[in-house]
Amino acid sequence: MMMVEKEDLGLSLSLNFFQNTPNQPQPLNLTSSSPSQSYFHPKKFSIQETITSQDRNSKLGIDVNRLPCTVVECEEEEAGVSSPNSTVSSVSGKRSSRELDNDVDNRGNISDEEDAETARKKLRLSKDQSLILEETFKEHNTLNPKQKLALAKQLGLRPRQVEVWFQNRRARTKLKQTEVDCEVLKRCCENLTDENRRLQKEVQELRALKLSPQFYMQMTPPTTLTMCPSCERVAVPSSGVDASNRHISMAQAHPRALPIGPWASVAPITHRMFDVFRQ
DNA sequence: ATGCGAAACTAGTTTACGTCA
DNA sequence: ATTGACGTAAACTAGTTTCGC
Repeated sequence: MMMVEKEDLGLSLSLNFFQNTPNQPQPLNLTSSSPSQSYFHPKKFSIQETITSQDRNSKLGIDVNRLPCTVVECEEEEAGVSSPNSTVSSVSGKRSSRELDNDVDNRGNISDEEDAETARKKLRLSKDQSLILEETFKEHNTLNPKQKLALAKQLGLRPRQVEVWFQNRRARTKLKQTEVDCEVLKRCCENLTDENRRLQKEVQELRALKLSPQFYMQMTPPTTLTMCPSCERVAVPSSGVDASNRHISMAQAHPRALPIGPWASVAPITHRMFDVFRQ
Protein backbone atom coordinates (compact mmCIF):
# COMPACT_ATOMS: atom_id res chain seq x y z
CA MET A 1 0.00 0.00 0.00
CA MET A 2 1.28 3.37 -0.91
CA MET A 3 1.72 5.70 1.96
CA VAL A 4 0.46 9.17 1.44
CA GLU A 5 2.42 12.13 2.61
CA LYS A 6 0.89 13.91 5.53
CA GLU A 7 0.51 17.08 3.55
CA ASP A 8 -1.27 15.23 0.80
CA LEU A 9 -3.94 13.81 3.02
CA GLY A 10 -7.40 15.16 3.41
CA LEU A 11 -6.26 16.99 6.47
CA SER A 12 -4.87 19.74 4.42
CA LEU A 13 -7.63 19.33 1.93
CA SER A 14 -9.78 21.64 3.94
CA LEU A 15 -11.47 23.28 1.01
CA ASN A 16 -10.45 26.62 2.38
CA PHE A 17 -12.14 28.53 -0.36
CA PHE A 18 -15.38 27.93 1.45
CA GLN A 19 -14.31 30.08 4.25
CA ASN A 20 -16.06 33.14 2.95
CA THR A 21 -19.22 31.27 2.31
CA PRO A 22 -21.59 31.88 5.17
CA ASN A 23 -23.66 28.80 4.70
CA GLN A 24 -20.73 26.48 4.56
CA PRO A 25 -19.09 24.93 7.57
CA GLN A 26 -15.89 26.62 8.43
CA PRO A 27 -12.97 24.48 7.44
CA LEU A 28 -10.79 23.90 10.36
CA ASN A 29 -7.17 24.49 10.34
CA LEU A 30 -5.76 21.19 11.34
CA THR A 31 -2.43 21.39 9.76
CA SER A 32 0.29 19.60 11.50
CA SER A 33 1.67 22.76 12.97
CA SER A 34 -1.41 23.97 14.74
CA PRO A 35 -4.26 21.59 15.07
CA SER A 36 -7.39 23.27 16.18
CA GLN A 37 -8.78 22.15 19.43
CA SER A 38 -12.12 23.85 19.21
CA TYR A 39 -13.31 21.74 16.40
CA PHE A 40 -13.52 18.54 18.26
CA HIS A 41 -16.81 17.14 19.15
CA PRO A 42 -17.39 17.87 22.81
CA LYS A 43 -18.66 14.42 23.50
CA LYS A 44 -16.21 12.50 21.49
CA PHE A 45 -13.21 14.17 22.91
CA SER A 46 -14.51 14.84 26.31
CA ILE A 47 -12.31 13.77 29.10
CA GLN A 48 -15.19 13.90 31.48
CA GLU A 49 -15.56 10.17 31.61
CA THR A 50 -11.93 9.84 32.24
CA ILE A 51 -12.13 12.32 35.02
CA THR A 52 -15.08 10.58 36.55
CA SER A 53 -13.50 7.20 36.56
CA GLN A 54 -10.24 8.67 37.63
CA ASP A 55 -11.84 10.40 40.55
CA ARG A 56 -13.63 7.26 41.50
CA ASN A 57 -10.47 5.28 41.38
CA SER A 58 -8.72 7.93 43.35
CA LYS A 59 -11.37 7.71 45.99
CA LEU A 60 -10.94 3.99 46.00
CA GLY A 61 -7.28 4.48 46.47
CA ILE A 62 -6.44 3.11 43.09
CA ASP A 63 -3.69 4.97 41.36
CA VAL A 64 -4.31 3.97 37.82
CA ASN A 65 -1.41 6.02 36.70
CA ARG A 66 1.18 4.62 38.93
CA LEU A 67 4.52 5.70 37.65
CA PRO A 68 5.36 2.58 35.81
CA CYS A 69 9.06 3.01 35.91
CA THR A 70 11.66 5.37 37.13
CA VAL A 71 12.87 8.06 34.81
CA VAL A 72 16.06 6.17 34.34
CA GLU A 73 14.11 3.08 33.44
CA CYS A 74 12.02 5.07 31.04
CA GLU A 75 15.10 6.40 29.43
CA GLU A 76 16.49 2.91 29.23
CA GLU A 77 13.32 1.77 27.63
CA GLU A 78 13.34 4.67 25.26
CA ALA A 79 16.92 4.14 24.32
CA GLY A 80 16.47 0.47 23.76
CA VAL A 81 13.00 -0.15 22.49
CA SER A 82 11.51 3.19 21.77
CA SER A 83 9.35 2.32 18.86
CA PRO A 84 6.64 -0.22 19.29
CA ASN A 85 6.70 -0.88 15.66
CA SER A 86 10.35 -1.27 15.35
CA THR A 87 9.79 -4.67 16.75
CA VAL A 88 11.99 -6.43 14.33
CA SER A 89 15.21 -5.41 15.86
CA SER A 90 15.91 -8.43 17.95
CA VAL A 91 17.69 -11.35 16.46
CA SER A 92 15.12 -13.74 17.80
CA GLY A 93 12.39 -12.19 15.80
CA LYS A 94 9.44 -9.97 16.57
CA ARG A 95 8.77 -8.94 20.07
CA SER A 96 5.66 -7.08 20.90
CA SER A 97 5.86 -3.77 22.65
CA ARG A 98 3.63 -5.26 25.27
CA GLU A 99 6.29 -7.79 26.07
CA LEU A 100 8.79 -5.04 26.15
CA ASP A 101 6.62 -3.00 28.43
CA ASN A 102 6.21 -6.00 30.64
CA ASP A 103 9.93 -6.18 30.91
CA VAL A 104 9.88 -2.72 32.29
CA ASP A 105 7.03 -3.54 34.55
CA ASN A 106 8.77 -6.61 35.74
CA ARG A 107 11.66 -4.48 36.77
CA GLY A 108 9.17 -2.63 38.86
CA ASN A 109 8.74 -5.53 41.25
CA ILE A 110 5.53 -6.84 39.77
CA SER A 111 5.22 -10.54 40.20
CA ASP A 112 4.66 -12.76 37.21
CA GLU A 113 1.25 -13.67 38.50
CA GLU A 114 0.30 -10.07 38.94
CA ASP A 115 1.80 -9.25 35.60
CA ALA A 116 -0.22 -11.90 33.89
CA GLU A 117 -3.26 -10.58 35.62
CA THR A 118 -2.67 -7.03 34.52
CA ALA A 119 -1.64 -7.96 31.01
CA ARG A 120 -2.75 -5.25 28.64
CA LYS A 121 -4.28 -3.38 31.50
CA LYS A 122 -5.50 -0.12 30.15
CA LEU A 123 -5.10 2.80 32.42
CA ARG A 124 -7.09 5.90 31.78
CA LEU A 125 -5.08 9.05 31.85
CA SER A 126 -5.87 11.62 34.45
CA LYS A 127 -7.44 14.98 33.70
CA ASP A 128 -4.15 16.76 34.14
CA GLN A 129 -2.30 14.29 32.00
CA SER A 130 -4.85 14.62 29.24
CA LEU A 131 -4.78 18.38 29.43
CA ILE A 132 -1.03 18.55 29.18
CA LEU A 133 -1.01 16.11 26.33
CA GLU A 134 -3.66 18.14 24.53
CA GLU A 135 -1.73 21.33 25.06
CA THR A 136 1.41 19.74 23.74
CA PHE A 137 -0.46 18.34 20.78
CA LYS A 138 -1.75 21.81 19.97
CA GLU A 139 1.80 23.04 19.73
CA HIS A 140 3.04 20.14 17.62
CA ASN A 141 1.25 16.97 16.71
CA THR A 142 4.40 14.94 16.60
CA LEU A 143 7.13 14.57 19.15
CA ASN A 144 10.80 14.07 18.73
CA PRO A 145 12.42 11.58 21.09
CA LYS A 146 13.60 14.28 23.48
CA GLN A 147 10.18 15.86 23.70
CA LYS A 148 8.63 12.48 24.19
CA LEU A 149 10.96 11.64 27.02
CA ALA A 150 10.46 14.99 28.68
CA LEU A 151 6.73 14.75 28.39
CA ALA A 152 6.69 11.22 29.70
CA LYS A 153 8.80 12.31 32.61
CA GLN A 154 6.57 15.27 33.29
CA LEU A 155 3.42 13.16 33.19
CA GLY A 156 4.80 10.14 34.95
CA LEU A 157 4.05 7.94 31.98
CA ARG A 158 6.13 5.63 29.90
CA PRO A 159 7.43 7.18 26.68
CA ARG A 160 5.59 4.44 24.91
CA GLN A 161 2.32 5.68 26.40
CA VAL A 162 3.02 9.19 25.23
CA GLU A 163 3.88 7.88 21.82
CA VAL A 164 0.68 5.86 21.60
CA TRP A 165 -1.36 8.79 22.81
CA PHE A 166 0.01 10.97 20.05
CA GLN A 167 -0.57 8.28 17.47
CA ASN A 168 -4.16 7.88 18.52
CA ARG A 169 -4.64 11.60 18.74
CA ARG A 170 -3.40 12.10 15.21
CA ALA A 171 -5.75 9.38 14.07
CA ARG A 172 -8.67 11.07 15.80
CA THR A 173 -7.75 14.40 14.29
CA LYS A 174 -7.62 12.92 10.86
CA LEU A 175 -10.89 11.12 11.31
CA LYS A 176 -12.56 14.31 12.44
CA GLN A 177 -11.16 16.27 9.54
CA THR A 178 -12.36 13.59 7.17
CA GLU A 179 -15.82 13.90 8.62
CA VAL A 180 -15.74 17.67 8.20
CA ASP A 181 -14.51 17.39 4.64
CA CYS A 182 -17.16 14.82 3.92
CA GLU A 183 -19.83 17.13 5.22
CA VAL A 184 -18.55 20.00 3.09
CA LEU A 185 -18.51 17.81 0.00
CA LYS A 186 -22.00 16.65 0.79
CA ARG A 187 -23.24 20.22 0.90
CA CYS A 188 -21.36 20.99 -2.25
CA CYS A 189 -23.09 18.08 -3.92
CA GLU A 190 -26.45 19.28 -2.70
CA ASN A 191 -25.80 22.74 -4.07
CA LEU A 192 -24.80 21.31 -7.41
CA THR A 193 -27.94 19.23 -7.52
CA ASP A 194 -30.08 22.25 -6.75
CA GLU A 195 -28.27 24.27 -9.35
CA ASN A 196 -28.67 21.55 -11.90
CA ARG A 197 -32.37 21.40 -11.18
CA ARG A 198 -32.67 25.16 -11.55
CA LEU A 199 -30.82 25.16 -14.83
CA GLN A 200 -32.94 22.37 -16.20
CA LYS A 201 -36.00 24.37 -15.35
CA GLU A 202 -34.52 27.44 -16.97
CA VAL A 203 -33.79 25.51 -20.13
CA GLN A 204 -37.39 24.38 -20.23
CA GLU A 205 -38.61 27.95 -19.80
CA LEU A 206 -36.33 29.17 -22.55
CA ARG A 207 -37.53 26.46 -24.87
CA ALA A 208 -41.10 27.42 -24.15
CA LEU A 209 -40.33 31.04 -24.85
CA LYS A 210 -38.55 30.17 -28.03
CA LEU A 211 -41.53 28.25 -29.26
CA SER A 212 -43.98 31.03 -28.51
CA PRO A 213 -44.79 32.94 -31.76
CA GLN A 214 -44.54 36.38 -30.19
CA PHE A 215 -41.04 35.79 -29.00
CA TYR A 216 -40.08 34.12 -32.20
CA MET A 217 -41.18 37.06 -34.35
CA GLN A 218 -39.07 39.47 -32.40
CA MET A 219 -36.05 37.30 -32.75
CA THR A 220 -33.63 38.53 -35.34
CA PRO A 221 -30.95 36.00 -35.70
CA PRO A 222 -28.09 37.36 -33.65
CA THR A 223 -24.77 37.37 -35.31
CA THR A 224 -23.03 36.85 -32.02
CA LEU A 225 -24.22 35.91 -28.61
CA THR A 226 -22.59 37.49 -25.63
CA MET A 227 -22.85 35.97 -22.23
CA CYS A 228 -22.74 37.85 -19.00
CA PRO A 229 -19.79 36.36 -17.15
CA SER A 230 -21.57 36.59 -13.86
CA CYS A 231 -25.11 35.45 -14.39
CA GLU A 232 -24.28 33.62 -17.61
CA ARG A 233 -27.34 34.98 -19.36
CA VAL A 234 -27.15 35.53 -23.02
CA ALA A 235 -27.21 39.17 -24.03
CA VAL A 236 -28.62 39.84 -27.45
CA PRO A 237 -26.82 42.56 -29.42
CA SER A 238 -28.72 45.78 -29.97
CA SER A 239 -29.45 45.40 -33.67
CA GLY A 240 -33.04 46.24 -34.46
CA VAL A 241 -34.41 46.24 -30.95
CA ASP A 242 -33.73 48.61 -28.13
CA ALA A 243 -30.84 47.18 -26.20
CA SER A 244 -32.11 48.06 -22.79
CA ASN A 245 -35.45 46.52 -23.57
CA ARG A 246 -33.71 43.52 -24.83
CA HIS A 247 -31.90 43.06 -21.57
CA ILE A 248 -35.00 43.75 -19.62
CA SER A 249 -36.80 41.10 -21.57
CA MET A 250 -34.01 38.73 -20.75
CA ALA A 251 -34.28 39.73 -17.17
CA GLN A 252 -37.96 39.04 -17.33
CA ALA A 253 -37.16 35.69 -18.68
CA HIS A 254 -34.95 35.19 -15.63
CA PRO A 255 -36.96 36.57 -12.79
CA ARG A 256 -34.64 35.14 -10.19
CA ALA A 257 -31.22 36.66 -10.22
CA LEU A 258 -29.51 33.60 -8.90
CA PRO A 259 -25.80 33.39 -9.00
CA ILE A 260 -24.40 30.38 -10.70
CA GLY A 261 -22.29 27.74 -9.12
CA PRO A 262 -22.41 25.30 -6.29
CA TRP A 263 -20.89 27.78 -3.90
CA ALA A 264 -23.47 30.30 -4.66
CA SER A 265 -22.56 33.11 -2.37
CA VAL A 266 -19.45 34.20 -4.15
CA ALA A 267 -18.61 37.87 -4.26
CA PRO A 268 -20.80 39.73 -6.70
CA ILE A 269 -19.30 40.44 -10.04
CA THR A 270 -19.97 43.73 -11.73
CA HIS A 271 -22.22 43.32 -14.68
CA ARG A 272 -20.21 45.70 -16.79
CA MET A 273 -21.48 44.45 -20.05
CA PHE A 274 -25.04 44.76 -18.94
CA ASP A 275 -24.42 48.10 -17.37
CA VAL A 276 -23.49 49.33 -20.78
CA PHE A 277 -26.95 48.43 -21.97
CA ARG A 278 -28.51 50.35 -19.14
CA GLN A 279 -26.75 53.54 -19.98
C1' DA B 1 23.28 3.72 -7.21
C1' DT B 2 21.72 0.17 -4.15
C1' DG B 3 20.53 -2.61 -0.17
C1' DC B 4 19.75 -2.92 4.61
C1' DG B 5 18.22 -2.00 9.23
C1' DA B 6 16.24 1.07 12.49
C1' DA B 7 13.00 4.39 13.55
C1' DA B 8 8.80 6.65 12.92
C1' DC B 9 4.70 6.76 10.91
C1' DT B 10 -0.43 5.36 9.41
C1' DA B 11 -4.49 2.39 9.11
C1' DG B 12 -6.96 -0.83 11.07
C1' DT B 13 -7.98 -3.84 15.01
C1' DT B 14 -8.41 -5.42 19.74
C1' DT B 15 -9.39 -4.78 24.38
C1' DA B 16 -10.54 -2.53 28.73
C1' DC B 17 -13.52 0.36 30.75
C1' DG B 18 -17.31 3.72 31.64
C1' DT B 19 -22.07 4.98 30.75
C1' DC B 20 -26.74 4.31 30.18
C1' DA B 21 -31.15 2.25 29.37
C1' DA C 1 -28.38 -3.99 42.05
C1' DT C 2 -27.46 -6.19 37.73
C1' DT C 3 -26.72 -6.65 32.98
C1' DG C 4 -25.89 -6.10 28.24
C1' DA C 5 -25.19 -2.87 24.45
C1' DC C 6 -22.55 0.71 23.06
C1' DG C 7 -18.93 4.32 22.68
C1' DT C 8 -14.39 5.69 23.55
C1' DA C 9 -9.62 5.52 24.62
C1' DA C 10 -5.43 2.89 25.25
C1' DA C 11 -2.76 -0.44 23.25
C1' DC C 12 -1.74 -3.40 19.70
C1' DT C 13 -0.32 -5.36 14.76
C1' DA C 14 1.03 -5.03 10.11
C1' DG C 15 2.63 -2.55 6.54
C1' DT C 16 4.93 1.71 4.55
C1' DT C 17 8.19 5.47 4.33
C1' DT C 18 12.33 7.79 5.51
C1' DC C 19 16.97 8.15 6.60
C1' DG C 20 21.61 7.09 7.63
C1' DC C 21 25.19 3.88 6.78
